[in-house]
This record gives sequence, structure tokens and C-alpha cells, in this order.
Amino acid sequence: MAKRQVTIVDIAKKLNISASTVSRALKNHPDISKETIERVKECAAKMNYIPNEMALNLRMKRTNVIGVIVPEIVHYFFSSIVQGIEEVASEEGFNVMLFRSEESYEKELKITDSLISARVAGVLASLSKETDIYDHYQRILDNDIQLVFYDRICIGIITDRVVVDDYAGALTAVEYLISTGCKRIAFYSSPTHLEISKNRRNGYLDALRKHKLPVDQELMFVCDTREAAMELTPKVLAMDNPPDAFFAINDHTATGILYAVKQTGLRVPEDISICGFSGGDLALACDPMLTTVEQHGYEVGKTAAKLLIDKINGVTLGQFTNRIIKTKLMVRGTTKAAP
Amino acid sequence: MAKRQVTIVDIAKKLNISASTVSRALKNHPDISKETIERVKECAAKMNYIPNEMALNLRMKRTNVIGVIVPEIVHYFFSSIVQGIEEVASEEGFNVMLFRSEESYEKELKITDSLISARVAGVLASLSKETDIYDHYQRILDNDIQLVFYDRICIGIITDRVVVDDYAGALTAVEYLISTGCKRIAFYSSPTHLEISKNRRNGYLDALRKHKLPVDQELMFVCDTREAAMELTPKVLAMDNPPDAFFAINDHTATGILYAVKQTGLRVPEDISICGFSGGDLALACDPMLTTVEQHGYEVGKTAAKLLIDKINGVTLGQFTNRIIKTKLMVRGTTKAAP
DNA sequence: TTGTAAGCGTTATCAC
DNA sequence: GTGATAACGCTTACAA
Repeated sequence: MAKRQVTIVDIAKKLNISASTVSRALKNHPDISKETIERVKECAAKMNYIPNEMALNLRMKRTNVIGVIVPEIVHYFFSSIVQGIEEVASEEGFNVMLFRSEESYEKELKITDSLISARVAGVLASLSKETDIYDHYQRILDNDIQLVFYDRICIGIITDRVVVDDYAGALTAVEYLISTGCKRIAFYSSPTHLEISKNRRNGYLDALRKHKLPVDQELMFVCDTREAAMELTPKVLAMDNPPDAFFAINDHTATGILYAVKQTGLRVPEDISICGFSGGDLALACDPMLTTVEQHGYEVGKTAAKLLIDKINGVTLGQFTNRIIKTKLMVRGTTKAAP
Repeated sequence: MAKRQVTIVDIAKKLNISASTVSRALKNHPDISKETIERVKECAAKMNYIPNEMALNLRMKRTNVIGVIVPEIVHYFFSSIVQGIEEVASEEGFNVMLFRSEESYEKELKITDSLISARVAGVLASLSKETDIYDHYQRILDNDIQLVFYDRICIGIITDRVVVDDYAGALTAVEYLISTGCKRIAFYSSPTHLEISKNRRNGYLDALRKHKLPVDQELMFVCDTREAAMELTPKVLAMDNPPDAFFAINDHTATGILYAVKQTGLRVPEDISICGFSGGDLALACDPMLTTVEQHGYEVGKTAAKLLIDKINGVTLGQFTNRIIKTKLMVRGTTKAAP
């Protein structure tokens, strides 16, 4: 207890040499004799010396910390992303500082201040649903901190970006539904101002147009939770001209639809097809198992972290990359077989 | 770009006063005149001054960083815990540094070194499945870093601990199964050396004994993934004297059981009852919805973070608390109604 | 009421 | 080869 942490000076004293020699020996500086290096390293090990990163960072005017802003933590897609980030970061010798914005702009503001205060080397951020002012992100850049957006990107700020191919994912999914004979496909989406809503909606619309199916505004809803879907779906099924398929913005919503459809006595997929968007274990727990668009959050995280670390290391100064992570349609039991 | 971050000295120069005055003014030191305080604060705001935490921490010999070691990130229980931790930490002005041990002892060793190197104020840790040597945690304490274990605790080291009431959770769940008429209850568990396996097994056994049901070693299996459960369960159901209920160590395993049982044509819960352990959305996606023991990971995280921060702030020096978070049986569709 | 100077642990730059 | 010194940005005795 109360044992002061051992410093380079403690080692120096014990060995009757100077602190700078110890410092150099520890880093295998060519000027230092093999013998001294040996002695210093042995002594350091014996004394359980662990370098003080704070001092080092202050001296070097840099950090090995990456700040990550995530809207939600308990969330398959985002936690996959964090896992990808953590993996790359730890491989490259960086530590990850995690912040949750709770989908709140206010919280985001506080977080960016903490991030600058902590003098992190770089930031990986996904916008909260509320955010439509971006000054705080500009301030990050103004403070010489590298920045990469992932998933919910910010168009107003010039940085690297990593996004999921929402458009293609939606297009492929809806085309698949059409190929299995579905003709009236409902679309449950998140609030329409979000990029993911827009992009997936465009994919949905283009799929319909491409296959000469009519676009019916009455089949497009804002509904993106399980609870909302359980409430809305019976009403939709009771329409005069009800849909024969549902395309949902996420798997939670899709499970709500599935539940409601089965409640009404309709069969899935014979009467009604359902396709979600997310991936993960939730889709496997359903009965039948849910057809869904896998988003590869892990890849998003890894890619974003790599781009950021390249920036930090100065490898890609002045370049701004847009990386798009491909989605994959996982065909399972809530859709019919393609002919 | 390349704009150096503004320091206390920059403000001092601009105002023709000394750095120490600026420092004091920023902290509302009583000695400083209202007027100076005003001027300094105004100037600081104008120049977008943000204090350098690294320098501050070095000077004060402390940090506002909490290190968190988590075996897995993409995992309902653990991500709930992280969320609880993040929430308390950000309320109390601490930042969270997240590390994933990947259930590996080697990785855990590296992480503890990074943690000491980063001079975090405290560590929240849950052991990896592999870990059975604890020297690296002792080193954390030896370096004057506070430590609290959560969930997968370490008995050999004296610290605060937060655990889930595995024993009571299992006891309650199995008693409920018995109350609905189940007589032969199979138990699918994780490797037996883990504390959670032991505790839940004891709950399971005591429930059987309490209700004078025979204990059958043939009904106890090591099986803790969905895939393993899908493979094992048909064999178990084909036994001469098959079980009429399954109690699984987690919900993933339970969903595998559910799938396999339905495949064989047996009805859930009429023929076979199933109960999981975890909580979260997975249980709701099942059909019927899964009866499960909710673990309240969010509470675990909040409690652990509070204990740690109290330790860091010196409020509870020398005390060692064991906190037990209650579980809750969520009765749903995979079990029969109690009479 | 404010300024001076030392020091937190480290490394880079000069000396010797 | 190795040592002294300054500096990174900040706080705090101690002076003034």
C-alpha cells in the first residue's frame, strides 16, 4: 500500500547513474553500452518499473488514446463496432476511451469537451439522432485531434468516413422479396431525416421501380421499435389492400412485426414475408428465423479505427477517404425461397 | 490546422499577467479579484481554452480515468454492465477506458500493464474464463490503483466485489419449474470450474432437494452455446427417461434448446418447459417468448462503478464491500403457468 | 491581490 | 557512453 510508483529516477539512484541514461537504456538507444542496458533493464524489472504514460504524453505532446463516441452501448450493431475498434486499437498500441451520447446533442457537447481536455489522439464518432449542429466536431479538428465518422456521418465536416451500404442493402433485400413473388411491400423506417432512413428508403423505392411495382405512400411508415411494430402491424394488416411483405429498418422492429403477424393467424412466410436489417443473434432466435441484412459492424469498427490510426500516424495527411462496408442479405425462414 | 492548443500561458501573455494568476482565476480562487477573474474567464472563453488534463493529472498525481476489463463486448449482460459503468462514471466526472480480455489470460496480463502504465485511478474487472493466476491484479493494487471485481470475481484478492445472485436466481427458477409440475429438469451449464456454474448448479440442486425430487447426474451437461444446444438436445430427448424441462446457463443456449425441441415435434411448454438465464431482447424474439432469469447487468455496472469511485475518493478506505445484485425471474411462454 | 519558482515523470539537446 | 538541463502544461507554497 501507499507504495509510490517507481520512476526512472528511482532506478537511476539505485544504479548510481543519471535518469537520462536510464531513459535511453530502456529504449535501447545505440549510444548506451550493452552492459548498462542490461543492468538497467534488470533493475527496472526487479523494481516493477512501469513507465508513466501521462508524463510521457505530456513530454511528447501526444497520446495513445482514441476516443469513441457511440449513441448506444447495449446494441448489437454498435457493440460490434466497438469490438472492432478495440481490437485494432489494442493491436496498434492505442487505448480506447468510450463515451455514450445517449442520442443526445447536449451529451455529445460534453463528450467532445472531455475528449479535447483529455487530449486524445483521435476520435471516432457516430452522430446522435438529435445532432444537427456540428461546431463541436469542428472544434475537435481545430484542436489538432484527428476525426473519423462512422455510420451516422456528418456531411458538413471534411473527414474520413466509414458507412454501411444502406442503399445497396435495402435494394438487394427488396429485390429478393420481389423475386419471391411479393408485390406489396411495406417499409417501416426510422425518422425520415436520418441518413440511414433516406438511403434505405431510396434502395426500397428503386427496387420497386426497377421491377415496375407501384409505389404506395400508404405502405411507408415511421416505426422503428419492437413495441411500435407490435402495435402498428395489426392495423396495417387490416387495411383494404394489405401488404404481403414487410421490410423493417432493424431486427427489433422485424421481430415485432413477426410477432404481430403470427398473432393474427397469418403464416410466415407463406402469407407474409418479413425482412429485417441488422444481423446478430436476435434473428436466429425468431421462429422462423429472420431474413435480414447483415451490417458487419465489426468491419465498420475495424475500418474506422484503421483509418483513424493512419491519420494519427501521419500516413494519410490531407487525404479524405470514404469507405463503404458492404452488407450481406442473410436469407432465412421469414421469406419464401427464390424460384 | 496545426493550431497549437491554447495554454494557460497564452492567456497570461495576452492579459499581461502571470500564469499562476490565470490558473487561480480559472478556479475562482478567493484571493483573486472579481475583476481579474472576469477578464481571465472571458479571455479563456474567447481563445477556446480547454485545460490539458494530462498536465493536470501529472501535477496532481491522479487521473480521472477508470479502466474497465470486460471478457466480451458483444454480449447483452456485459454491454449492460458497461453502460451502467459509463453512466455513473460520466456523472462523477470520470472517463472510461475499455478493454476486452477475449477470455484470454495473456490478454488480461497485457491489459493490466496498460492500465498501470496509463495510471488509471481505478479498475473494474471481470475475470476471463482462462484466468487462474491473480498476480497481475495484485500488481494493480501494489501500484495504488483501486480495484473492484464484478460478476466473475477473484476470491484470492481482497477488494470490493459485485456479483449477481446466481444461486438464488437458479433456485427460484428451478423451484418455479417444479411448481408447474416439471419433475425431470435438465441443467445445461458452462464449464464447471467457473463460479457462476457452481453457484447456479447449487441453486438447481437445492431446489430439487427441497422438493424431494431425485438428482440425476445424467441430466447435467456442460453446454453453453446455441450451437452446442442444438446438437445435444435431440440426443437428450431421445434418452430412455428424457427430461420434461431444461434450465440453461444463458439465453443463447436456451434458444438452441427451444429450436431443437420444436424440431422434434414436441410442444413448448406443454411437453417441455425451458428456462434461460440472462435477460434482454433475445428472450422476447423467441416463440414462445423465453422464460428467463434477468441479471440486471446495468445495476451491476452502476453498483461496481459507485463502489470504485467511493474508493478513489477515499470515502471507503479500508472497507471491503461485497454487493449482491438480485436477479428476477421473468415468466413468459416457455414455461407453464403455476397453479 | 498577484508574481516567482519548484516540481509532477519523461525525453531531447547539448555538453563532456 | 553518459550526465546535466530544459521543457511539456499545470498547481501551489512562498514571496512580494
